[in-house]
Amino acid sequence: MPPKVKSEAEKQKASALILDAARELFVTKGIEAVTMREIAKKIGYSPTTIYLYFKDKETLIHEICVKDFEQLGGQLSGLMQIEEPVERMINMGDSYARFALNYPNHYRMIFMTRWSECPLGDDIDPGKDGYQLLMQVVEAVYEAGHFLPEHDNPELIAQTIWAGIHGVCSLQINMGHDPHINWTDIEDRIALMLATLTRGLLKYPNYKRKLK
Amino acid sequence: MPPKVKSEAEKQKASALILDAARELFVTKGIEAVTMREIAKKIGYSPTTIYLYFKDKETLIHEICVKDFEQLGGQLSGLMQIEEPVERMINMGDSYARFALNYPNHYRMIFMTRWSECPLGDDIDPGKDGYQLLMQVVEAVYEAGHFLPEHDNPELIAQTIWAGIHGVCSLQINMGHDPHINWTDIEDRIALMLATLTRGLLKYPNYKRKLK
DNA sequence: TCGATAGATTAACGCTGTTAACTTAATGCT
DNA sequence: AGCATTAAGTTAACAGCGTTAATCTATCGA
Repeated sequence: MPPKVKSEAEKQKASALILDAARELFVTKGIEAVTMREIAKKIGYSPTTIYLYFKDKETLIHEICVKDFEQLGGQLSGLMQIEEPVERMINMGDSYARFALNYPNHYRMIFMTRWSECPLGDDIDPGKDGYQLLMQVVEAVYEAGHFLPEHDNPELIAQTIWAGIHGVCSLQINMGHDPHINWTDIEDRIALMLATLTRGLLKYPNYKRKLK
Repeated sequence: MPPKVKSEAEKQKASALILDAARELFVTKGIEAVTMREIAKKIGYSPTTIYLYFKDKETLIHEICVKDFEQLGGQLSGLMQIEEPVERMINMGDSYARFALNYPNHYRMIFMTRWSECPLGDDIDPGKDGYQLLMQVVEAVYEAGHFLPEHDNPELIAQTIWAGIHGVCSLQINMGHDPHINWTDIEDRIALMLATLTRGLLKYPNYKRKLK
């Protein structure tokens, strides 16, 4: 029962079929279940058929990453409507953390995996690039003069905020089930990190978060 | 030319030989070079000989982790002689980051890899356990009353500090070569994170680091 | 009606971690 | 001293992986 000529739309459909199967596999059964043979079995294809649509396993995974990364970007860009820059910044950190913990396997793939090449980001829609969005809001806070005067490099500030939130999330994802550590509630850890970053970076040592 | 009966010390030696070969392999050639066959070739053994000394690849790697983790612990415990608790805490964060960046492959194995079981820590000498050391110094700072009064949980504070430093280091290790991000100098990122954590957590909004 | 071709499959290669069976030299026992 | 036992190590082999090459077959254009 092999071949019938496929339209461009049908090819797209087959491609999406593979992508979704691969995504669901590692979301539900973990990254180690994502083998070419496993993906193929799931959709009733032969293992090698995947190679008609994707160069190799890495680019397949990479394409999933780009899509999910843009989903994160979409989630974050919704926050750009918050007018007060500091509140916008804090909510962005919070939203970022929520994405990481709701989709730990996605997050691990995007930010916790070493990429031999294609370092993500190249194919990302700039409007949905989470880092660019963070830069924008940090720059807004900077322009408004809310940071300590000794902090004169928005890029450095943004990277520090990113590192703080990422640290909480990645530790939770990788070691959150280690019984050797007496972990406190993850919500408390996120909240304290956000509070520490704002108090540590802003002019106002007593800044209290208003929204949410 | 096979076997001669080996004393316990000789067994230890063979075990260490395997461990060192495995460690050097992934330090120099990266984690993907660490295959049982590669390790064996390096020391002139047959691949299966390794299984006489280690149950499987995971426990072999795990044993390397424990050793290197204790090395980090030793490095950190040297700082316990600093009498002023806050300075001790800051230097501990700094020293931790230096370990992470000097031995990125070690660090990746210890803190950035998902362990199916044996979550490290079980076999660690408590005196060389980095987390315990951090807890001790955070508790000292807490007892001395240097934290903001609203922060009444030393464990939560310690985990936040850890997360902050770990975030800087793990982002650098995993994405530090991503040309898509305009990375600032890593030393600046470490310094700003330490400054932000101290200002964010301590009572004193103008605390300036003294030593080093 | 007859190639040509697109879509998919089977076979196969070299790699991996790991187990089973085998080899060989030294030891303990009688 | 001679012989079975055993410890240390090797070779062979299995199942699974990503991937490439060769093959098959139903449809399309002429």
